[in-house]
Amino acid sequence: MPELPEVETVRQGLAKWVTGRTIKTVEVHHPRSIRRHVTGDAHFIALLTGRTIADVSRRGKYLWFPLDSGDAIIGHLGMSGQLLMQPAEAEDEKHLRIRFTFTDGGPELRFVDQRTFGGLSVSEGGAELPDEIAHIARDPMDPLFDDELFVARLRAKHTEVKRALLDQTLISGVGNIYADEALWRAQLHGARPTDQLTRPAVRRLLAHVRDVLAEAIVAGGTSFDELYVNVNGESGYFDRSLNAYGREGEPCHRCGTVIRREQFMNRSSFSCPRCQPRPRAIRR
DNA sequence: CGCGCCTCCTGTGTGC
DNA sequence: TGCACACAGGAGGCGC
Repeated sequence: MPELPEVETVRQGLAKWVTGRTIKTVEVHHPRSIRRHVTGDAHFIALLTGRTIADVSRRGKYLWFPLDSGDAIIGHLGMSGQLLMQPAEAEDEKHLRIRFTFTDGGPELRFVDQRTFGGLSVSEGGAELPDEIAHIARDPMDPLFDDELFVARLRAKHTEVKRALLDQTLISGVGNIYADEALWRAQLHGARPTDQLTRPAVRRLLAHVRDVLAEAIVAGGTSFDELYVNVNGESGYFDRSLNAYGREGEPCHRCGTVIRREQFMNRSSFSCPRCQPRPRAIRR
């Protein structure tokens, strides 16, 4: 499940492979994969054919490819998306959704996505920062991320702290896995009310978010199965370093208590019952 | 307008 | 062996 570290790994790999190359052809094999491009596949193809990719950028879990036209290709991997570089003669993947070939005849760029939660679209005039993702907050690895603004905005919310970490308009790039990992490190239960956390507690939590993301980037992202592989086709291995996520029934690496699993926001959350006690009844 | 629930999708695993 | 169903979850949309 690609979160910021996995997407950053993909970005770095793609930047080396596609920067400066000119698109020769575009094939859309599944309409759902360009559903965010509301003007349809013919327009999608027309905007991209003959264009040169200038760079590969990222904000949170979104990627975009600025083009020489001033437009940009926006990409989101969703749950199972991959952007793969493949030689033209490589057999089509079962879930190949979009193919780009280049005028230099070199490797193709393929968007492969089993569950089609991800997708590509073209943002007209969006080379600098596409309007379509302007609502996404900066991510904590961004040098312009404003720590104190984040602290203030999180404390002003009337919600639970894990929901806040997953709110991409507050802080981007954090998904279910790294939210659980950061909360474990900060010794906070995800249901703690944001408006009852102290400023220092939120700053500590942010530091843990940053640490866990940075460590995962170094490791090349997390992967639990064959669904996610980076642009070079290799799985990440940060999953060996997880302390909470997916560890139900296993001992906490800090205190030995058995890690629990709870349903939260219709998905699984993992935490240590001793290090991360549930909040008491909500006070007002 | 803030908050939180629902839905999209498909392959895998599990229980009967 | 086969069928039904739970599960994985990012993010937009919508209802309250």
